[in-house]
Amino acid sequence: MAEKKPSIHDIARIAGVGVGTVSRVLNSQPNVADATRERVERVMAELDYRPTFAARHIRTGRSQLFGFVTDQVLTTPFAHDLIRGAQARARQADHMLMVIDADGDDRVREQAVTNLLERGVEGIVYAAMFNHGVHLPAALREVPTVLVDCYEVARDLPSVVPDEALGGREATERLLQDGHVRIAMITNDALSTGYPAAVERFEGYCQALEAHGVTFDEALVREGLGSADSGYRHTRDLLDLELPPTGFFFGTDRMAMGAYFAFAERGLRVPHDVSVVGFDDQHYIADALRPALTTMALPHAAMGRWAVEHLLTASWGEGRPPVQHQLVCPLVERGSVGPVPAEPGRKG
Amino acid sequence: MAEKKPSIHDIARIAGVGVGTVSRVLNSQPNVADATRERVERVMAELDYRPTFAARHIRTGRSQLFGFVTDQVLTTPFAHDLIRGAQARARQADHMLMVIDADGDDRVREQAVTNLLERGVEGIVYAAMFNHGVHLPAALREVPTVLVDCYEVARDLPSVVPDEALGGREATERLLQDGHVRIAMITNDALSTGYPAAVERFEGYCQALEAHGVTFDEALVREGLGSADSGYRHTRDLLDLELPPTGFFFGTDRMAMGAYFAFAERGLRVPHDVSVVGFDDQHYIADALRPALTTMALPHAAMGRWAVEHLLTASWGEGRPPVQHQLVCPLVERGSVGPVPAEPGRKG
DNA sequence: CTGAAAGCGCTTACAG
DNA sequence: CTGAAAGCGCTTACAG
Repeated sequence: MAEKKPSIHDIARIAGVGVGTVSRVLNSQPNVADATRERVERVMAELDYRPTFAARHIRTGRSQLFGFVTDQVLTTPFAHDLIRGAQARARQADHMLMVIDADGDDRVREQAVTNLLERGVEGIVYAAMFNHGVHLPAALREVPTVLVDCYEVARDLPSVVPDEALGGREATERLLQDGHVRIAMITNDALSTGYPAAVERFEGYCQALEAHGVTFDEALVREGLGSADSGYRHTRDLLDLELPPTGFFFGTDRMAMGAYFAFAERGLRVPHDVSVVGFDDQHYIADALRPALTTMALPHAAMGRWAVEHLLTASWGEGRPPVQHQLVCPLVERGSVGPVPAEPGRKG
Repeated sequence: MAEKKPSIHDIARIAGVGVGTVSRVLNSQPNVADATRERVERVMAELDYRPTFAARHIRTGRSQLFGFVTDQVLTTPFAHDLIRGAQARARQADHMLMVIDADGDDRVREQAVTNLLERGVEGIVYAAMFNHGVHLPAALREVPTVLVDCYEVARDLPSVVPDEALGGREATERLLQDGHVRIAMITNDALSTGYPAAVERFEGYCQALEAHGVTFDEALVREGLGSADSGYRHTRDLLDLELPPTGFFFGTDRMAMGAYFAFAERGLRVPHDVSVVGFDDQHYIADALRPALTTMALPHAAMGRWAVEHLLTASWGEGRPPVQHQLVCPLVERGSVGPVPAEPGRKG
């Protein structure tokens, strides 16, 4: 352990060849006699030789490194899926990921980008934890960058986000499909925020109603805050309506969870008396609820994969405007949707 | 963007100094005349110069890089806290983190370690997602390594884990403190697994009872599986006892969540009729439950921080056996524990 | 098929 | 305080 690491020169000397030859076998290049190759490989194995990547980097100018910067990660438990997807794709291309959690601190973020650039990253994926517009540091433009679950307000960088509207539409259609007509929608944030995750899921809801000839009823729409408590309160409120909804579409699984408690209080059973669809597919919640929650999955791993794929394959010169990609949110069918009850909204 | 990056030579030439001088200002070394320093800095700013870290690495032999390898991350949403804690400490020492998710695949894990070693990492933190014994690849010994939330079976590597026994004890004491005597314990896994997270939390429970002179009652102990469903079933079962428990200590928050549904079915209110303490402090669950769940927090961020601290400061020569450190699990008081009811276990 | 040499972008003694 | 030179561990033409 105290010995100095062997270098390519040590290998060359011991194997009785030039360093160029050692380099060639290291990179599995042709034009090396089998006997020579074997001899060199034997010496490398004996000395437990390991190439120093930094030296290659400096010569070839390729770091085979991507930066992965996340912001406000704390608010969601999805960071991991994102990293997993991105990393899986990067590994296929022999690249590694340098992960930095900027954690909402602008200073840290700037510093992170600087560090990444000094390390020679060949691209950066910048991931937010919910779909909204961001304004990125200028330094980021020095290297190919793609945004995940967010987009640069100027739309001058490529991005990949969930297709929120389609998700909202399919969630609503799942309810319509089982005969529900009085369907409440509780958004995951105020519509005035302009966040796609709030606004577009709501738009999808409206589209579904319209496509199925169901009249939009303002009384059934609530602007929630995403939290369980918010879901609980709005649900109580909605159940107090003269004609309460039979179907509930929540902008987050957490709100759906809160709703379960409101239903329990009223003696309402899911899905016998009321049906519910969530959004996010947070396993720990959706699987744990009784009955388990039918919900729309956010394609985090797929977004991470797409981002690295784009870094790897897109042409980064000037040209057409950067692509703003959308990925579908799959419906995850569990047990919280059933046929509309005969006597809607009352105990069955 | 097409131009070649300026190097230290370009700066030197333009500023009319030697490269050594440029290097000195780059590293804020003394022995540079103020005027010279300023001139060099001006040129660097003009050319938008950024040092190439790999060159420094190769010269100094220091990568200022730590590897962060995780295993089986999928099973928990805590990966992020771990990374955050580790990264915060690393940043203070001007180190970066290369994160690899081995995701339970041994091949990926070996490859990851090899890659990390070629990148010249100065240390590796290997994090598991629950406290258990692991058997690590030999290559890991080539560089300082510390284990987080797990330990090498041979105990030949330093590790940091939660103090499970103390956590189990304090959880139980919280219940005792409010007068509960019939306290159920539902472990988060079979005791035969030998997992500290299961075995030691249970031991803590026993210690607390004994310390308070409460007789251990086998009928109140169940070996759970960690899932919400498991919590639900065991709770129903326990409620069917002749003399049901008034206090419940669950080895996971998920099981506590399942229990809430069992309580609701029986018309039992938390904490009026029954009190419960969980383990893990999974915010998405603990905060969302009604009432919010009192639970023991796993010190993930602190473990990540400790691991990097140890990498940075421990002496890694031979010598005494590697430290096996334990960190306390803080009690997070929310609203699920109350005084023991007058008529125990019945509707109040 | 192979070796000697140059060079990537830095840092570090060594003189002055 | 400063510059010229050597060298870290590789890769890449260039000869042979």
